[in-house]
Amino acid sequence: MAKGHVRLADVAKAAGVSQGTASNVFSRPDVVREEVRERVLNVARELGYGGPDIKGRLLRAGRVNAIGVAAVEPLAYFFDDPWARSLMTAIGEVCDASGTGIAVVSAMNEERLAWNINSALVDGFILLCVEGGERLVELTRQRQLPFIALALGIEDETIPAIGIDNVSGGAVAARHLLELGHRDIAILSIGDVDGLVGLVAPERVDPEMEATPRDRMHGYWQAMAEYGIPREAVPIQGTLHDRPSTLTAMEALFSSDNPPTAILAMSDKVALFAMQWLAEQGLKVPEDVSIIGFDGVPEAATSLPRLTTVAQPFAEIARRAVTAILENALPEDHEALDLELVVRDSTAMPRLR
Amino acid sequence: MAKGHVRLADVAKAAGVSQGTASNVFSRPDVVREEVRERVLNVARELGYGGPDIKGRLLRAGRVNAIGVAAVEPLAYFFDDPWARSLMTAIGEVCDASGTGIAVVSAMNEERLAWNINSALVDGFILLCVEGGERLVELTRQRQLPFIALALGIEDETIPAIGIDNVSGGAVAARHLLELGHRDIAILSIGDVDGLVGLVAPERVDPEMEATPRDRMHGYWQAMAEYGIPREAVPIQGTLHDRPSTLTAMEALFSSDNPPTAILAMSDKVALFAMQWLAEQGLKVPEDVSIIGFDGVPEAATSLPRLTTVAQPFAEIARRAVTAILENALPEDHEALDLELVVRDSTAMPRLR
DNA sequence: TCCATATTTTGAATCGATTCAAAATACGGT
DNA sequence: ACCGTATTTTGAATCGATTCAAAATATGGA
Repeated sequence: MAKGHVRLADVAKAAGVSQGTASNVFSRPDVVREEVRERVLNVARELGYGGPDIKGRLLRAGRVNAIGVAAVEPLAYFFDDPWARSLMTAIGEVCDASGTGIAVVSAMNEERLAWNINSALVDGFILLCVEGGERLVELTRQRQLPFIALALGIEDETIPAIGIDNVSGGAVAARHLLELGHRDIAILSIGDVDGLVGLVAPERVDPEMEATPRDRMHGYWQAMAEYGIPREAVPIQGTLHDRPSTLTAMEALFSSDNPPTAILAMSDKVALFAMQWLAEQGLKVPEDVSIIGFDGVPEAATSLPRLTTVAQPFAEIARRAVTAILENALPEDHEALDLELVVRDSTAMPRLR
Repeated sequence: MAKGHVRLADVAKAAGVSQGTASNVFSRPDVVREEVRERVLNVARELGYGGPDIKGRLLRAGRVNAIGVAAVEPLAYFFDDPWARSLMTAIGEVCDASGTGIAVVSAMNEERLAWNINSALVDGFILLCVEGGERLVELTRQRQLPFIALALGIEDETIPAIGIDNVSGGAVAARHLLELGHRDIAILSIGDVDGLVGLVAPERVDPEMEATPRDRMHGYWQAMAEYGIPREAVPIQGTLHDRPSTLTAMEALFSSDNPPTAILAMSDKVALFAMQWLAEQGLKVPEDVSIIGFDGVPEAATSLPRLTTVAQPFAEIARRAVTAILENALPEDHEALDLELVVRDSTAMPRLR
């Protein structure tokens, strides 16, 4: 069998029509006379022509009908990380509806990432800026395609972004615990800076923490202040947003003289790890310890007990991001979307001592 | 600001060099004299040229450096379903290593799917044939690109595919339970055929079931036979591979006079749902009921208790699939890869009655 | 200085389609 | 039979780069 090297031009010649007509047979069949259409189609079949090559069409159209989702993470991140998956699922739903494709682009190292971003065949990018966001934005800018940043960790109004109101989200979470009567509350923070592991002093938060955890922290503190609790009274344990550092943090928290009755976790992922640790220690949630997460990933709804959390409006974020890209209508300002408290089974009144 | 409509040709003209030289400046900088290179680069910067447009390059090169992963499912499936995610993670790892991109292509309805497959900018496809596999293969064939089918439900040697040895995998699972001493074993089957929900008679398995569950079933039976247990003695409850039908199946199983002491689940997903149901009923795993899954998804390693399962060699499957596509070296035969029994905490000896 | 060789640069062809103004053909009415 | 309008078809230009043989230029040795 010969190589599949039949071009539209070949078909046109063999069928004795012009290339223009042959093109119409495939892309605008209604415009060509039935008899001719049939003939061309037959010739195409005989020649083994598989329809117009997408690459040629694309070059002409200049549009790919796909959006790229990029992160400074390995590709597996998109299918592994609960937050990323929640977002991808939501993005998938919007794209399904509009017939848009999704390309995931990623890389651990800079060089690869630059190349991947430059060679991705997409009409625009959604950037997951959890880590190395600044660099990611810079790289994407060069590509000169519409892009929109999610979870942007820096404050730069020139970057089109969709954000969430982490401050009031944090406040809502903390207020929930406080209303239940908790006063001994500990915080599990998240970040990728080595220095912020272990016990973190409050004065280090502003200078050292990235925007997302910092804002959540301020939300927590704000609610605490409403109840007259000074920030120094609330221990902060820094995690690297992974299992080992979370377990270490939990150990530190519960080996103290005055272990907390409730935990504010800055992500569901960390909260879920913490719950596993508690279960292993024989501590019951929520009877012994209450815990509230952040993000609202689906795992939080099926854990045992089901995790109370502050949910991001993933669907709305995805909808805005995708339409912004597809219609090239990037938001001018950084509007922050609201989060929603989802009360489930991991929080309750503290046990009487 | 003018639209970013600067072409390589514009830069070339403005810099006073030929288009060929301008092209070399970007794609083979070593071949052009430094002085000239600088000049061209400067002009490019002034004009706001963002480097060679990938679409033009692609048209010439004929290669996209990306593979498509397709399924007859909504896009969200890739980020939701445990099995799909395990595979995607593994595929991601292989692609990361080779600098290949991934495009996920999917659609619920035929028409959309056909269009999506035809317009995906990829060098080849990996097909997740869990559902509607036959149609998916047919559609992909027309695209005339290399493709390889995974989890193919039909026996057709002309379709390049990578399979796993479901029969011996099933036998390994069943043998594990039998060796522990279980004799009252029930099967939770999977499928997307409405008719195979609820209690399924053994004689309906061969004519009605798809290849994957059918093979697993035969594996189960084979091991049963070794222990002198006739297939009629093993109740089969059909599920639709989702939560509701699994819960229904469990209810049916445990409302009988002689509830099973162990369960063979045809997927980890179903096994995990079943475990949730058992927990809700106050039945302890593995003390009251043992359960073994199938697939080896990561969730199975972090559930409580951790799920014993028969694991697919995801990494090996991904490696073979990706290299087959990239090197256009599609396998000639349907070699079936071996599965591995992973004993964890969800299986134990049956309680003495 | 001249020639042979090495290094750069050029220009046109190519990749595979789509598009659109203009030309050709068909159709209907008188 | 003829004309005006409607429908089809044509052919060349275009999308934005890469490629490569040939031409131009530089370098070095005698």
